[in-house]
Amino acid sequence: MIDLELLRKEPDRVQENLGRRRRMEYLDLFRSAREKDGEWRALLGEADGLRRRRNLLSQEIAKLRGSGTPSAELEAEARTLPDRLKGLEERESAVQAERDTLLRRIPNLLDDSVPFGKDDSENVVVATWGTPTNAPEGLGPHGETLERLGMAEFDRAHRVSGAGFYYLKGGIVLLDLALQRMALDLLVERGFLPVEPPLFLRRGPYEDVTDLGDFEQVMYRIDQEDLYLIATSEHPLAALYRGEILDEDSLPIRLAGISPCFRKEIGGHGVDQKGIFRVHQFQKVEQFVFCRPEDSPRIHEELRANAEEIFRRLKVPYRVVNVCTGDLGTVAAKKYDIEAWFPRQRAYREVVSCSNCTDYQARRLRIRMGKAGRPGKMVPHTLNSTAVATSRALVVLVEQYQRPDGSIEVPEVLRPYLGGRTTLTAEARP
RNA sequence: GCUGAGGUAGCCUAGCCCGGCAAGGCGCCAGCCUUGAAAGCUGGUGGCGGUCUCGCCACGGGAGUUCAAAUCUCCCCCUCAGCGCCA
Repeated sequence: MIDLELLRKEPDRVQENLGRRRRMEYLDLFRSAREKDGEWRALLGEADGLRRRRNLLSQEIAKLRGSGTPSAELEAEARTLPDRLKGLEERESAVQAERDTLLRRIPNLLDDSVPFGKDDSENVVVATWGTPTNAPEGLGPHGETLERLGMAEFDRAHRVSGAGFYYLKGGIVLLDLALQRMALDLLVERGFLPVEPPLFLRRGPYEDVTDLGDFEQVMYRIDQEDLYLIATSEHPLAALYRGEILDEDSLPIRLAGISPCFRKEIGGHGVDQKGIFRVHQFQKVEQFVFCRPEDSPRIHEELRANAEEIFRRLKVPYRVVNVCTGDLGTVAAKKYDIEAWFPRQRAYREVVSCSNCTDYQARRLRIRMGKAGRPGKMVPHTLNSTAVATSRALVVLVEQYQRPDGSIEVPEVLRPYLGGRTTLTAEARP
């Protein structure tokens, strides 16, 4: 949620920034929210006046009664107040609710360095690493490769759970765990605290960490329960300190979430439908940080560097894009995507999303920072970034590390996690 | 799932029976004192609004009774404990 103070005090700045998203809808929201706010303040003043009168009268009555003096006249006036107040209070809270609903739909302010553009085709490449290579002759889709190696069951998974689900078996499972552990170890080395979060959140907290559209588009809900399966550990990590005041001396707080992620993602599918590139469930190690406002740009670069380091250690070529205005969601002020090179697809595809949400997410969660007892609480900034999502990363590895004989080489950096194994060969057992 | 207890400021507690301006402690911040620190003393320490030495709101949430509700009545939510079940 955007800062209401800012809306009041620097409307021109807010309007200019929202304008960069080139969507009239946002400017309309901005204008309506300002209007409603003015209306609300007028109503509040009026209601406060009546409440003040009520308090005065009731004190006076108490005093008179205490001294045995009749107070019928005052009581008569006091009796007229509740009726007058009722209508006013109803309007006041209704207008406030309308204002807040509008406010919640206004996106975060964009960082100055976000490039202008209409969609993902206009994201700006800011870095590349490694040299893209093409897939060896005859390399099939990764799903078929995994099936051939006896490391995945897609048809059976689809029968029991539906499209978008999978069984992984054998070496690829060990590779999956190795990836997660390697990423986690790197983050722990760099000061992150590993966290296994709840995999379900209640609706209330969930509404504070993401935008409403996600509830229809991506989240799974538990039938008959007020519980939603998390779409990423970012969400429970962000909600961890909901409603609390963080001691500013404890910042920055660096968390490394590890969890499965569940997503409906109703929408189009790309190439390689059979497989694990786009699925309803995957494992992810996530970076999440609470920090002082002035530190967030620096930490945003830090998170990006951590994610890049993981792909460098895997020797996977990639590029980093600065996501443009038209492709940026409502919560982030700035976002980098890391796109790994997929040899068979001969394309860079998103494997990491690294966002600075500034104070937008923390304000919705009512998280503040400061010293308990000292006035002048501030809203901390939050940032999140994939470290590694193993579904996507495994696809890259299967494509890039496949040998002519069909086996898969274990990237050097992962071998210690596989007891020194250098190669994954076809599983002999069913 | 059953039974019981509970939800008051960053934390801990009193007030609830019997309605009348939310009390105290801890922590934290500032000042005084001190060579420095601790201790001690003084003040501050929820949210909103405004014509800023003012007002309103706030005791889990909502509704009701009343001139007046933390307090009385009703509904709901959440947490904890014990029991049951359980990797």
